[in-house]
Amino acid sequence: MSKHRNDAASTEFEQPCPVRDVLDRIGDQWSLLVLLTLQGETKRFNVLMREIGDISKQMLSRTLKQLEQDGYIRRTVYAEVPPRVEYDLTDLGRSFLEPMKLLVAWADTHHPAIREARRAYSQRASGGRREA
Amino acid sequence: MSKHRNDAASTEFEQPCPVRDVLDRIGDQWSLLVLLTLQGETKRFNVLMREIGDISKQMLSRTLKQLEQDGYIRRTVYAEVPPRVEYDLTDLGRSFLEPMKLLVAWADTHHPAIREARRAYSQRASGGRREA
DNA sequence: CGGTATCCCGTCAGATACTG
DNA sequence: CAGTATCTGACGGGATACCG
Repeated sequence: MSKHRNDAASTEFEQPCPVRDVLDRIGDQWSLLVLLTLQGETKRFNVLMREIGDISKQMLSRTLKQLEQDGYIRRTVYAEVPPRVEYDLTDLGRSFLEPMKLLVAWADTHHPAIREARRAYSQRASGGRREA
Repeated sequence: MSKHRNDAASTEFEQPCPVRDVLDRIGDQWSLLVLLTLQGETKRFNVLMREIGDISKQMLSRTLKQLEQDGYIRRTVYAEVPPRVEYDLTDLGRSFLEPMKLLVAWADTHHPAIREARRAYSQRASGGRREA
């Protein structure tokens, strides 16, 4: 999604296509998972690391910075002896999760159908291809 | 989104995480745009090319094949003199677009807020960083 | 017309090491 | 604890050329 020129008007969206601008960022490897993990609770960097499990420090750091830039989350630094940094969702972030959670639910519901479609497709491929 | 191991159980989703499995595929450069372009109308390969505008033959071909594999679209080949191939949405494809269109609408609505967040962030960066 | 095959390069993400 | 810096390999996607 990231290369489609945002500066050129595509056929159906004018100017810097908002959909791309938004989905390019959130559609990456980790953004959605981080937002989902922050739902309902403020969390520290290392807690996020542990809960997500297989994300590297670098990617978590980058992802958090981008989400903060775009206004989805807020970063709070406490000037303490061992540094403490907490992250939580902003109103924009929570707002975003509403339609997003519908999509997540759709994915959950229809995942079997997609698996089945893939199975059927590979079957068809080994047989002969239909025509109209 | 594509590298997070689907085979390992992450903290909040079990087994091959459906959300990743679905969003990894449609979260690419072109899938969503192709689905959106096919809304309400069956279209031929070259029509899609022209309407999308800046997609290459190869990427359109790949994208269509993936979408067909996953059951979002149907491909119909007419055995005619100049070959004719038409694509249209399946029920699954139309079903998918429902939550997706809510997300698209969200992006449209909140795009200004995000632009503003980015602007504010870069302002803050040049000044001094706040702490709590 | 509707593709596939090949080449090639830019970006992205992991590993590792270092810092305030 | 919470990051940043650097290096590197993998991969996505464009350009081009060819095929049924």
